[in-house]
Amino acid sequence: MSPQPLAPEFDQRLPRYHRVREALSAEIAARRWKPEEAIPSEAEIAETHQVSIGTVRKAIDSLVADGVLERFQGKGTFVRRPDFQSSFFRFFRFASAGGAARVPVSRILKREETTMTVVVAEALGLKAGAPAIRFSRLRLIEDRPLVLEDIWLPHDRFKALLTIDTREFGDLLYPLYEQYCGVMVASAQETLSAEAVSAKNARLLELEAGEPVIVIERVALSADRQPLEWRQSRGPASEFRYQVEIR
Amino acid sequence: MSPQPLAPEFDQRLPRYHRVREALSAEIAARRWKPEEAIPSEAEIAETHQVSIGTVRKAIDSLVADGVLERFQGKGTFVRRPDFQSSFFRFFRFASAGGAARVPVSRILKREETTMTVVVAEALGLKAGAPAIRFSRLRLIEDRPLVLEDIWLPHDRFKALLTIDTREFGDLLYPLYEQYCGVMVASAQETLSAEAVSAKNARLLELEAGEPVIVIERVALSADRQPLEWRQSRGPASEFRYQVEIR
DNA sequence: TAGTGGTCTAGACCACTCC
DNA sequence: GAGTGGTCTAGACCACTAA
Repeated sequence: MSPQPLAPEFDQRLPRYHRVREALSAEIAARRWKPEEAIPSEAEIAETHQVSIGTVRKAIDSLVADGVLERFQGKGTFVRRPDFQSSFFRFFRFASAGGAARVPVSRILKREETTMTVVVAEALGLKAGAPAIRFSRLRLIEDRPLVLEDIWLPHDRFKALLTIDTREFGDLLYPLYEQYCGVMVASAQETLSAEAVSAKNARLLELEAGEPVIVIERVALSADRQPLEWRQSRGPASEFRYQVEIR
Repeated sequence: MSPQPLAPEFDQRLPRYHRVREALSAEIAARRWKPEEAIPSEAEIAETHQVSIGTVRKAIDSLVADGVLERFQGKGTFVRRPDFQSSFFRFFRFASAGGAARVPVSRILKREETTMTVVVAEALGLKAGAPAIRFSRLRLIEDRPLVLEDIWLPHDRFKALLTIDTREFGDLLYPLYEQYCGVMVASAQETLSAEAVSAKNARLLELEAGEPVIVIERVALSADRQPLEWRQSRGPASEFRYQVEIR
């Protein structure tokens, strides 16, 4: 791959490795280098930006630490495709027989055109009442309902989704966003809490009324941290387990 | 502070910065440099270990990333005292009037000498039936019960705690461990889940029976990652909120 | 002003991958 | 063997802190 354009005018007071980082970051967000692709070699980037290789390494180091890039000795440095499957499995454990982690089966229960509520609009940086697309989705493992999702999208950016039969959506939404709406989810901010399940949700999740459920509220972001999707997921607390290291 | 002893014989195949990191780590675990103290300057460490300053910086970088050390330009590099208060407040939000985060008041409900259950013993790397000290503790904010804790300690290492009146324990346990047992908690592994509250716990937490509670299981570790304490905390799910960034 | 960490350079050699 | 990232060096100069 040929060298990227000269770095835009980032704040000159910032350290060089920081400016190089911003430049690389911008290229990735602009999809000049796509996920799974190698970026130019360290030597080439150093040449392009007129800095030493050590400085380039420091810039790349920080992008690797943030999970944006991946390095492989002898092969190159690659744009990392975020794997949200792992997020799902980090939170819910399954007493699945084989033990292998499989993508849960998804069933779209409802699709509607509506307007943003105050809460959703605020999370997405939009005005309440703005046009929206809303999905209700159930995810199952071995025919057992595991997670019930309430998904909200800005209408403009995602209207292409209204043209597809929901029975052909498949089990994952983010690949659809990419394919039909040209939108790539790069990261997400999640908030965990818990509540007693409502009567309606209990029926869908096949729980007793009042049983505890975990609530995960997610805002999915693009590479340049624009909010794309708001989603609230609920699953039985008995299936939930999350580990953290505290320092 | 004078230079530390020559690095022990770490695996010679490991990179130098890694060996330096291990050596520094060992000094900290051995409490040769205590929390809040400055470690020797980078130049001095480079001299001691016969490596270049760049290599020392790389070793220190990784300890800083892991939260073991803190750097201050112009001042030095310091051993970080882990602040578990922040862990507590990371999980529970309080509708406290002022908004200021305060240490919750602690009330020891029970102290007993007993033997390790299978679950606790396994988490602490001990044998089931080994002698143990067990505390039951309630933590309150503004006289409202917030967290109920079940705390298990190996008897040998912590028997000094049996000599103090529990009414004089104060609101934090880890300083006591340090003062009376010469044991310092450096990190912790926590697992979150949720359940419907039991009748007994509901009474203590002033909840309705069956309301959802968050369960946090913690194994506290020393700097060299020896398990020190096992603890299970329960609090009302309504007060609970935890944020994660997914990439 | 002396001592600290923060940035940056220009090179060297090694380990690994791929052709 | 050519090209990649991984480690390591020995300097330089800057920014900040404290006496």
